[in-house]
Amino acid sequence: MNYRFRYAPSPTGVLHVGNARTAIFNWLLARHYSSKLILRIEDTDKERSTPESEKAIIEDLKWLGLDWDEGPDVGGDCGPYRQSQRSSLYEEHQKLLLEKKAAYECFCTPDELKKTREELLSLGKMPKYNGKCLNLSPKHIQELKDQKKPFVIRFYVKPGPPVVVDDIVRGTVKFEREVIGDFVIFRSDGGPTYQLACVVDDSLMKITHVIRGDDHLSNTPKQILMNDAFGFTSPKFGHLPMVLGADRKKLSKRHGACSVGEYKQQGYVSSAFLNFLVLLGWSCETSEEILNTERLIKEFSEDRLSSSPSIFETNKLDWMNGQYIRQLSLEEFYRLERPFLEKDLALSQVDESWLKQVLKVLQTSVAKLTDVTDQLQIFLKDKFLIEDDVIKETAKDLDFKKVLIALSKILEDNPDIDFDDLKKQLQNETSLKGKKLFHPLRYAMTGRKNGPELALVMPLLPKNELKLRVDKLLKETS
RNA sequence: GUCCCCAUCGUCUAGGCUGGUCUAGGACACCAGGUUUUCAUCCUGGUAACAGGGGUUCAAAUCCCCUUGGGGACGCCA
Repeated sequence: MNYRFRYAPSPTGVLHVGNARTAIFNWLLARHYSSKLILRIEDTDKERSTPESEKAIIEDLKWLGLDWDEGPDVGGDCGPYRQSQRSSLYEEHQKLLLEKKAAYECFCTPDELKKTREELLSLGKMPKYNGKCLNLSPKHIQELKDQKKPFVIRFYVKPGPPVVVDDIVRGTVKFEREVIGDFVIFRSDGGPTYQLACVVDDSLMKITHVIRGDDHLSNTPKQILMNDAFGFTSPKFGHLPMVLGADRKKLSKRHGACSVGEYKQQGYVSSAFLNFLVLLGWSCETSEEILNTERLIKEFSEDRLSSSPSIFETNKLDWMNGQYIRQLSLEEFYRLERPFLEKDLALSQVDESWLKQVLKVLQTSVAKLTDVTDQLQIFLKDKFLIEDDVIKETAKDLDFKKVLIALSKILEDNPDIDFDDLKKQLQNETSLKGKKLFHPLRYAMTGRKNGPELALVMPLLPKNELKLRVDKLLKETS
């Protein structure tokens, strides 16, 4: 299929979860239909756009495993792909609109605009532009220009039948023209606004499908009107429901982590994160939930998109991340863990095969990549810590003490004893079993109440370390 | 305020368009049991929802209307 989808972020910050989902849906659609995905940088807001932000967004998109066929970093036939580099194109189109009387100069000052806005609001009407400058004579316009009065260019929304948006996810949505004010398409500094740049670019870049957030739905009639004025065919539109926080408000920093980068740092696997995000507003026909990228591309389709907003919550994400971690090969797991381990471990000083054995043990239980760095403390001599709860519980239980004393003795007599023999001897000498036997053993060995299987932990501990730990716990609880 | 969108378990959702097979299914979380002489994984089971009201119909989660609630837009932001 020769469809052309696009993802058009504005580089004014990091990649947010909701925007990431929009990007993913566009990518999935493009790949599903063997079509093209275009990345366009919407940096018409000179104040807020930064190159760093563009770089960060691209990096996050790549982390998610997305790629694109045309864009500022990969080029393409419809470039440049940054709106800041397309000024002449917008200016040409401005002239076209002015000539067709589909746009006009507006000399109203921000103060005037604010005043009429407030008046309309107090009357209970939609605060749209009142059209004051619509019928300025050419002579008057020239005079004002000669006086160097600042002006903007507005699009003229002519009276007419309602504008109908035939939306891929919402169906037919009608907008009366009366509620659409004449909107600004060029600022007083001569730069285009989003409305104009978006329409011109979507057309020039031959975009066939505009899949974007719900917050753009009410921009759509404006864009259709502009397309009509230019004589362009409007692309198909699809408006995705918002991603909300736990309080049902638009997801933001107040809700905690809301950017892709933060989840990367927290130790989520990108494929799991992508899988999870896809399920926010889309479901597979087979009702499967764990779907790798290949399956996702195969199964994804626009007609299973939901139209109601979803709340971004992490408990299922955690579970899913754990599932993905368990599916990883040991090599892959090690590769993903490296950046996290490097933070507090000099990897060059650590025996790689030992580390891999530790990872193998931990892989069966952790939910996040960062959980490993935490659990790793169990295996390291100088990071070992005894939890307060462990001390408390051991101190109040005489049987626990009994086990520890026996344990210390066994290890003293036979420092090289293996786990099976240790277990047997311990049971013989204390006549205890089950939790009474294993809990104190676990507490001494790991310093924690939770952790991996003891039989697997013991052989990976430094030599003579267990004896030291037993004695330490004994000392701290006496 | 006005316009637009949305409304199924706590959360993600199936079902809705094409009304009956829905005493509403799955997943996460939670709870209980099991496996593991410990922890986790894992397995089994359980609690839990069609926002409210009217209508259409033999029959409504499904279609229509109203109310309520939520969201978005109304910018020389995108």
